[in-house]
Amino acid sequence: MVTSSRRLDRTFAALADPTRRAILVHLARGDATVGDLARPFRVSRPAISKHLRVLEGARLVRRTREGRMSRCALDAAAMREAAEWIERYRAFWSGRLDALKRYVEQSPPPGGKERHP
Amino acid sequence: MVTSSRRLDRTFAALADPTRRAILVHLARGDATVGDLARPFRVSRPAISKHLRVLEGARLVRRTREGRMSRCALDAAAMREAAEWIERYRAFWSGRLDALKRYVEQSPPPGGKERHP
DNA sequence: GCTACTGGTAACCATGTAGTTACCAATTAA
DNA sequence: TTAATTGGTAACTACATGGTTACCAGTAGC
Repeated sequence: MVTSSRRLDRTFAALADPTRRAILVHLARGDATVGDLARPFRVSRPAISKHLRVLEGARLVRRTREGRMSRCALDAAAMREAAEWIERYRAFWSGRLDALKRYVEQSPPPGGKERHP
Repeated sequence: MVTSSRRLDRTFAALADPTRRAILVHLARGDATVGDLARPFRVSRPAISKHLRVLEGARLVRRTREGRMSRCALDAAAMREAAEWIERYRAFWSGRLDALKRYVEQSPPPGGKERHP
């Protein structure tokens, strides 16, 4: 598999938190400042800042400082990667077994140690 | 959004671990026992058992006891849910903004507190 | 200048998780 | 029946994470 394991780790871990998913939903409507993102939630600004750092680490969000505020925007490369990974497995139960077969054949056998996808 | 927040939490958290993703890769090739799944890795059997419990909690894997061994199989409903969630956001950057618009319109405004998707 | 505002960092706490070893339960096979 | 095999559970450790409050650094505006 081409996609890096660590990157998928970070992407899925970032998506595993409901506050972070809500932030992504918000950003899908357009860019926002940190304050904009913090307002709808009951959590403090530092908490949002931490979530944003996680989302940045997963490359799902980009932050650019503009004066005294930060503009946050979606950066979707990593999410596409995760979607592709999931899509491969959807092939399994969607009956499109040929797609899975192709993937399995270009993948190392499961006997290979510590070969984490 | 129809999909439960907790369920997505568990699904993405389950996918965030490389060992668990490797287990899913293995199971995509066919059912397996716990021993089969543990062999390729350097981790102990209890560790695999814990991973399987997480995967069961996310409803990605089903375990059925057959005699003294457990047969593990993919159960892909939750993964499809996660794929659908991601697909909504792929709509954003794939230019298919109408799909996103539809989703946003049937979704509560971001001002609504603790409305985590 | 001084003040207010936006955002980030530090230090801390509680909780969850990934891993270990040691042990137990149940089934298979000698 | 006894012994070996397969899995699961318990108890523990180490570490990451999500949250808080308190404080600091710039920038904007008076």
